[in-house]
Amino acid sequence: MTVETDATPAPANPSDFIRDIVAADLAAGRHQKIVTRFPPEPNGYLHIGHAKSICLNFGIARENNGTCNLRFDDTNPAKEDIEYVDSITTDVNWLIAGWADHCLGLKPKGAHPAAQTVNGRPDHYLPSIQLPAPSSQLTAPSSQLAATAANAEPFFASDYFEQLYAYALTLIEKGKAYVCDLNAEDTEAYRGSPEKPGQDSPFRNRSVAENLDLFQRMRAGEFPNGARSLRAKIDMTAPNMWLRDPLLYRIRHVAHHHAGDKWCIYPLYDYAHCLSDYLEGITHSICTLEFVDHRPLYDWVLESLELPRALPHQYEFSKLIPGYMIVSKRKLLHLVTGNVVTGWDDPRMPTISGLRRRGIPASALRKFVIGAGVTKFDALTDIAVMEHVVREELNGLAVRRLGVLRPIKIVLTNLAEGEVIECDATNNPQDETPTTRKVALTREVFIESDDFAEVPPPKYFRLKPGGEVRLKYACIIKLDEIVKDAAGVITELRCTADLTTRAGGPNSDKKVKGTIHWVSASHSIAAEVRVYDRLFTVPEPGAEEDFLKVINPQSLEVITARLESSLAEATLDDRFQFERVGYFALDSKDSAPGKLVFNRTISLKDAWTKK
RNA sequence: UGCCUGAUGGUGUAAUGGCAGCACAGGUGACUUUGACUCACCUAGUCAUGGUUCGAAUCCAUGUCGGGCAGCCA
Repeated sequence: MTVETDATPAPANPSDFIRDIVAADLAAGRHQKIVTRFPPEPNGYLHIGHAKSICLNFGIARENNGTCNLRFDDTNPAKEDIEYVDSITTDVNWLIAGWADHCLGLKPKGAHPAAQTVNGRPDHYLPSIQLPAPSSQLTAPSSQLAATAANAEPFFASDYFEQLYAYALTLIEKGKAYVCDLNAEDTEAYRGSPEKPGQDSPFRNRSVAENLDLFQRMRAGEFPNGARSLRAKIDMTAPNMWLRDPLLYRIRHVAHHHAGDKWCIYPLYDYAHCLSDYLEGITHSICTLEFVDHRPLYDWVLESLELPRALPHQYEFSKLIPGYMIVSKRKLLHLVTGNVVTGWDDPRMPTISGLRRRGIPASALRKFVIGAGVTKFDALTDIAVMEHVVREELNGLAVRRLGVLRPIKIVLTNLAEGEVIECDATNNPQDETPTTRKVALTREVFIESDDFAEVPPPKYFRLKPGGEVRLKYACIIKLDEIVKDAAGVITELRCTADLTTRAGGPNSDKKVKGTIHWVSASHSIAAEVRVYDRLFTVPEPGAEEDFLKVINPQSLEVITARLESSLAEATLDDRFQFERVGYFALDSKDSAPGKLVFNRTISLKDAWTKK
């Protein structure tokens, strides 16, 4: 006993260039506490790319005893919807549950940034509620946590509209912003192109008083959509396009799903995001590579306002693009509205809700996206890596069951009609102390049609004319006769069961090359099984000129399978391995007691049919 | 002819001037009442050319190739 030291060493925390920066900032005393944020726009469901961002931001928070705020970046009411707020909240909670839920930063219900004074200067601040740290015992103060959560909600950028407006007035007063009357088309023309400098707007040099008056009237609703905008006054000749007097506010006479009908001017991302980060006390604002060009603007807004507290800083990493998947909310929306799939949570979708419904455990998704690493390299991640971690997680989690997807009938001629032989079947051989259950062997059983070949290929270990196989957990059978109907279609296989080869029997040690799965015809249930395959036929559908042309027509096959009767009691939380077939879970939407629907999460690795 | 950013086996990712390592994929074998799992072994890499250095994937120079940027989207 004393010889065995650390039997299960804790897995090392991941290391990457962003974590290096965080560690250096901490070492230099730039922050007392690390605060990150996950800031989705509620205009679609979260997908696997977001899962990477969630695991990065929450991962950094949990490794540093910090917090990660869930914030809705809801500055464009025209594209957003409360349905997405709900789905995103659900998905985030599911992904971080039991891993980083203690780092989830929320705010008191209805709270807005509060006025405060820092070093004699006015300031506004909205810190997160501090959730209790996880107990080292398994007796977590769950009631306390629940009570905290009941009075809490995610952050919303739209809760900052009043403060953002005040900051805009400050920018105008500092001569750093102006109201522009150019329409969208002219604004674009004045902006120039990457190779060609832009030109100043004719409205660029309005007086502070006129800008103030116009901006206040924009808010008051005096002007129609698009008639005017508020712009930062930076440099129309800047080589960085985002510094050519970018828009800060636009006029949109539409109600907001969270802020109601209070506003008809809405801030744009570049203006709202950095200030939202500041108001929440974010230390590290982590986003994807396409925002690198925006970073100078992020810093410009913050620095122009001369704010009293430490400023957040933006860091960028490359997004996760798994092979054979699409990660573009716009294209995913297209699949949904075009009825290519049944919804955002269709088990073929790369959405978090789709992957969940497919049966993939949150732990597997986390392991995959964390394992992919964090770099600035545009990578296409091999989907085999994800398939590997899903199998790895499920191998430990899933209980083994017998299920025959495409049945072919066997008659064991030496068993009597109505005779039932109970066999012990192992629930999970991976368990330290595996448990067993009973399965019934009867005269008529089903086996997988793939497990029989009338004309077997070389090295075929399964059932063939005159050959023997073991029915797993039962006994060895020998094929005596193939029965066909008038059309030549095989109707049944007549075999002899050698009961002496049962576990505990005198010939239990007898070896045969093949062991196959089976179910009793009388002691089994019929159930719908949905066999999924990848949604696209090419590794990089997102790079295709028309991604709809590379959709896999065989991404879903619905079949009626025969399953061992214990599966009648399956619940949504169960994960199953149908032995020799794959991993399965009940469908959360369409399955009902008595009318079960199983989704195939993933097949077992198959080294045989590959050859 | 602009600005930003990147390049390590087939794929992804480490090595922060000092033995190019890990995972997946692929291959061979062992084990097996899952052709699964597990185990062993094997295959395979620093974009190019110069330079600095005792020593370069790493630093410098030049080049090549890739990605991003001209929404009143985020």
